[in-house]
Amino acid sequence: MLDGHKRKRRFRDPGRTRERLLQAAFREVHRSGFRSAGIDTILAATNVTKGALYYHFDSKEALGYAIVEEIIAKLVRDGWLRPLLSDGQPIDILIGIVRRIPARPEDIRAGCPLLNLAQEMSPLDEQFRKRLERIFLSWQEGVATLLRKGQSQGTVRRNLNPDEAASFLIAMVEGYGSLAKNAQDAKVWEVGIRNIVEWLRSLRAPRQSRRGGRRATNRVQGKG
Amino acid sequence: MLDGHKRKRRFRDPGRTRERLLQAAFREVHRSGFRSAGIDTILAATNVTKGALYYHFDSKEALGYAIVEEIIAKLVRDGWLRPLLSDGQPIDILIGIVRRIPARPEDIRAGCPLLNLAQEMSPLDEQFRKRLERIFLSWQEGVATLLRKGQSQGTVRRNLNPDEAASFLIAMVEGYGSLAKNAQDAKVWEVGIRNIVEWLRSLRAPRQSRRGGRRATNRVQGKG
DNA sequence: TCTAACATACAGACAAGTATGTATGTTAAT
DNA sequence: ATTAACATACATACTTGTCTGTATGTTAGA
Repeated sequence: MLDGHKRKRRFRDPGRTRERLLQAAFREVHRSGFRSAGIDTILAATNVTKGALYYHFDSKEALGYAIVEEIIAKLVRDGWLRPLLSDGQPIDILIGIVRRIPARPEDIRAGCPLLNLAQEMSPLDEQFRKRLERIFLSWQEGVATLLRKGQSQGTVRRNLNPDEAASFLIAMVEGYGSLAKNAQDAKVWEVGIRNIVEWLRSLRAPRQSRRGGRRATNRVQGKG
Repeated sequence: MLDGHKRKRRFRDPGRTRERLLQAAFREVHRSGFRSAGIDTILAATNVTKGALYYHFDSKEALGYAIVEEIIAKLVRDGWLRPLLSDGQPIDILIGIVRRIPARPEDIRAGCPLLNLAQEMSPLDEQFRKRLERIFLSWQEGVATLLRKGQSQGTVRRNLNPDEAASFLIAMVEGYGSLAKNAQDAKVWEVGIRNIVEWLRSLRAPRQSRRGGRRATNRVQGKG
């Protein structure tokens, strides 16, 4: 135990202070948006003072960029990119991921942190935009790669463009997220998930072209 | 010409002043978001003074509500609800509407005014939320009604839920709009429209169940 | 028709609060 | 003992909204 990571809960633990500031800032930004997020609110939530915050972050913008790169990027990695590498059929993996998206009332109300920041800041701040776009691209690329894998395995239709299908999926997830957020109603989200899942099923290759036989509960492409 | 509506372009024209304020406020809110929209910016854009603005609107919130009810609601009426009543096959009508959504660079950059306000204000201000929800509901209801008409005419698949399909369409439109806004790239939007149109085509009833014969350019449901 | 009385539609300075960021002092750790 | 890691007080800018004043329009009465 060479590093003093938590050997006694020291008075000064700059790494921890920084992390607590980041987490509190993320929550505040998630609730109020970046521009309306108050520095004082973050300080009150952490019992950290302004001097300490501005010691760790040069400005409010720098704090915002850190939220994107360290917290939101991690959410996408943990919620999507890593699960995308699971074992199993690509479509099943995607359905599992989509179904596991958090849907507690507070998540619905506040909306997707990534989309919220993108909506608010992308037209106003190119630095924000670039960082957010990187995350969107990694998300899309991850899904597209899995779909390509499914195509080469024969479980995903070959007549679809993996990049566009990935983008389609992301647009739907974020679109339904927005509708549910505005309705402030988790049911809107649940219905959305059902329809996204149905669409994902429609991406399966028809039975005869598959290698492993699989019972065809494949519903029609439209909607139930 | 009993009313003095425009008999000489008077110095005082309260109706026009109010309308100019509304339009300028809409543009400023569209660009900057509601909370970051500056009253002074609106005043500078219109050469109207603060006293005049607060004569016509009780508060900044009241101005925001008026933007929703008078401007954004009208955009949805003109861009969707009225066109939905056109002659022709429902799916064709929807495709036409979707294709006619403005896609100039400035529209892409700023994003959909309805979604922007909903994203920003719905979790924070119930009065905003309710007004915006009314618009979303009228939008969804209009699309659903047209789909039902198509079902009874036999041009739209009967195994779909019109309300959910309408919601699906709206989620896609707004989702792609968000992605394009974040990418600041009209191409993202164009690709989105292509995919939305393909999905809309997949809602057509199969040929044999239709009344009027129509050449079947119906592509597969997935993606090109 | 002329005018007194009043209402409407503004103008512009100012108040009050809130925001971020800085300057400087203090304490803990190496 | 030096410096990193804070604490505190304050400067500065910007926000919405109010307040008083004024010019114009409208109406009622003689």
